Order: sequence, then C-alpha cells, then structure tokens
Amino acid sequence: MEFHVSFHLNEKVYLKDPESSEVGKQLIKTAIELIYDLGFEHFTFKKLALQVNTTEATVYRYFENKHRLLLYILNWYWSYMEFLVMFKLQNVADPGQKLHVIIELLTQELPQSAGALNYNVKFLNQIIISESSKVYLVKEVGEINKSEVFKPYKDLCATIAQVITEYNPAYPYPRSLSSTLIETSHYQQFFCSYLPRLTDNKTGDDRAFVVGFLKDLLFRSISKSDSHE
Amino acid sequence: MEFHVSFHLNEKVYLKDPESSEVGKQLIKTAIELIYDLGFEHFTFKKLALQVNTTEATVYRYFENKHRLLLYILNWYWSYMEFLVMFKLQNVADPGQKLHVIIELLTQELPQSAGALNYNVKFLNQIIISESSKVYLVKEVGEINKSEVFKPYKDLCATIAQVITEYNPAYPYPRSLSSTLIETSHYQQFFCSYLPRLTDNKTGDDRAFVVGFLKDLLFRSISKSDSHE
DNA sequence: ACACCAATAATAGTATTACTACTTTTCAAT
DNA sequence: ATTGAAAAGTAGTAATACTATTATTGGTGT
Repeated sequence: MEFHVSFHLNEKVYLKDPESSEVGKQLIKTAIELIYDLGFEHFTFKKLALQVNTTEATVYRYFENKHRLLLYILNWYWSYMEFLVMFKLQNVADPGQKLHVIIELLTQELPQSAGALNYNVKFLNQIIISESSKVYLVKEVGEINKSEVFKPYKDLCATIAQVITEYNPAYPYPRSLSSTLIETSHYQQFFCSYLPRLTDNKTGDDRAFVVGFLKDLLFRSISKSDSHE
Repeated sequence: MEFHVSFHLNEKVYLKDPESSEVGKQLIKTAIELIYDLGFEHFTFKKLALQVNTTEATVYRYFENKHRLLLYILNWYWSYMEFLVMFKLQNVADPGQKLHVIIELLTQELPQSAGALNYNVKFLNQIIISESSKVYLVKEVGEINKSEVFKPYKDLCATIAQVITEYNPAYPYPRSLSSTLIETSHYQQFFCSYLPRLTDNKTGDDRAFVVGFLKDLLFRSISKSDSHE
C-alpha cells in the first residue's frame, strides 16, 4: 500500500511555501544534503542556490534566512514523527508497550518507505541528531517562539507525555521526561559516534545501545514502585 | 579564607595563553559579557576588540577563531566544576549523599566567592546553559577531539560516573547517565525559561524544579530494586 | 493577436564577518 | 645607541548575509 502524508506547516516558518513549486521542493531536498555534508555553520544560501542551479535571491524568497530553513526541516520532522507515533500506536492498548514503540521510533531511522519523502532519510536523521538544538539555542528564541513555530515539537512532547501519564498517573514529570528522552536520544547517539567516552557503549551498534539506555531511564523513572528513599 | 585556584588548560585551545597578559585576561572577561549579551552567533572578534579597546588582529593572536574561545571558556568551566565536585565531596562518605551534592553543583549557580574568578558568574552560567553544546555539535568535532580539548568534560563525566558506580556497582550506564544529567541540567533550565511547555515546571523556581527532576531521574535509575519487568 | 499586469526570477549591489599579510612599535639585551 | 624579538596596529581580501533594482515570464482582458 502506498500513501501520501502531508502536513500544513506553520506559514510563519517560510516566506513562500517550498511545497508550492518545483524549485521549492528541490531546495529542501538539496538543503538536507548540503547541511549533512557541510554542517549547518558552513551551509550557505549561496552554496544551496549553486547546487540547485538558481540564484541566492530565489532562495531568500522562500526563507528569511538559513535558520528558518532548518526550522522548516525540523518542523517537518517533528510533525512526521508525531504522525508516526499516532499511527504506530493505533492498535496497541498497553501503555507500557506503547512506550516501547515510542522509544524505537525516537531512536530508529525513519522508514524511507512511509510518507511522501523524497528526502534522503539517512541525511535527515543525522541533521536531527547534530543540528536540531541549534534552532532553539539562540538569543531570539523568545521572539521566534511567539510565532508558534515550535508547536510541532511541543505537540510531540505532549503526546508522549500523555502516554507516560497513562502508564503512571502519579508520575510528576511527564513533559520534562519526554523532552529529555527526545534530546537524550539525539546526543547520546552523537556521543556514541564522536565522543564515546561520554557513553557506556561497548558494542558496535549505537542505536541499540541508546535504545537500551533510554528504556532503562524511562521505565525506572515511571515505575510504580515506591520512591527510592 | 581566600584562596586561588587555577588549572592549566590544554594549550591547544589557544594560540597564546590569555592568562599570560592583562589584555588576555580582559579578553576572556569581556567575551563572557558579550556572548551573554549577543548570543554566540552574533558575537564577533571585531566587537570584542572594540570593547577591550584593542584590535581584531590582537584577538586572533590569542585564539584561532571564536569557536576556540568558547571552547576555552567551557574548558575552564568544566575544570572548575570538577574541582568543585572533588572539593565538596571531601568529607562526604555516603555515595547517595555525594550524588545529592553533585546534582546541586550541576544545577546551582557557581559560587562567585570561590576560586579566582573575576568573571561574571551569572553570565557564565547562562553561557553554559545556552551555548555549551555548540562546541561539539560541529562537523569538525572528530578533528577537534583529537587534540584532547574535550578531556575536562570527559573527566567530569568520569568522576560522576565513578560515584554512580560506587552507589550501585551493577548499574550498566554510569557514563551515559552522567552526560545525560549534565546536558539535561542545561536544557531543562533553558526550556523552563523559554519553552516551558516542554517541562512540568509550575513553580517560579526553575533551578529547584530541575534539581527535583534530575534527582528523581538519577535515583530511580540507579536504585538497587529489581528491574521493572 | 496584442497590450497589460502581477508574480517570479536574475543582476548587481552593500555591510558585515572571518581571517591574513604586512608594517610599526616596544622594550630588553648587548 | 643598536639590534632583534615579541607584541600590537594597519590595511587589506574573500566569503557571508542580505537587499534594492531591473528583467522576464505567464496569464487576462479586449
């Protein structure tokens, strides 16, 4: 079965919807490749325009700056991730089982098949891991937040938090634990690759290690046993 | 009692030791103020030179680029934090008590009195929270890591991991948990300030909330009770 | 078919940033 | 005083982040 998913991303992220034109779509696809190749700080609109065989001015008609373009990519990712969570939890009744599925989704590579992605999933995943925190760790975060462009992240976080509360209604930190799981999934994978002494990964399989760590962290935190002291 | 602490930071972080001259010291002190005011992306050597009444070329004689300068500040912070941990654990025997002290240190503001800091501690703390991950979330991380400039972070992480192992020798993720505590301390504080819906903070006191969350996370993770399922 | 208009794209800039090469000054040792 | 090394300043360049202006296209109405 083939199907097509699309989200209407907050219009304030872009100046002109990149989905509305062929060049626009090409820009996103190529941006993902370039950000992966160069890293976000070395990525420029000039290089992007060159790669897509258009001009810098054209790129600026779609996005205010490269930060907004990254935000667009992440909005897409967060929306897609929440969709996947909803979808995969459809017929799972047990909240514990739901949480297992969620951890796998947060850590495993996006399925290339599902959804409507011509995007390179491997690259997209690396971008999520290495660059995502750069969209909010900026001086302008307060201003940016006013335009609701972090809503997909907050929604994803709220969705996970709800399952946590379902599992253990008495747990007092469902949202903080959700955001911690998301962030920890990213930088523990990053650490495994580049600063392994910040982890305990002995195996070769980074993802498997991170899944193990996250599940331990999650289920011990929300277990209904009495407090520790 | 007044005392003076100093660390010999890895020479590969700088081109010329800023501690070796009056201008150098002024550069660090002013850099902390400017990075706090402008955010790291808007901070430039030109602005720094202007503020210190010197020239851009002089700043470049101390640091290869602004990324290295940030790395210097963080090296200083990590070294100082590890010193504080060692110092404060001196007469604490119980590993559980030790971990309480560590969480407080990781989350509370640095004591202005202790050490030899003319640095503005309030600013420094915000920089740690908002900018620290930018020193390793870069394409060049592998290359940078070779010169051992992340050693202070790894050491701090190892020190905390050791206390965790002391508390529960069977716990399989002491290092990952340490790095998670450090990182989580930062961005949960950041989220409390700017994206509060990613947290469960209802009180006004961000730090107290984060301390509570981290202690819960830590002690539930390493409690010796049987596994959850 | 042709003029007209709006949307879209390309050209050609500017200001700032990141960095470098070269020159000048300082200041201690002869 | 003279010299030579270290430190600091001057004056650039190339790249980046944008912007204003000019050209091009493509669809309407007559």
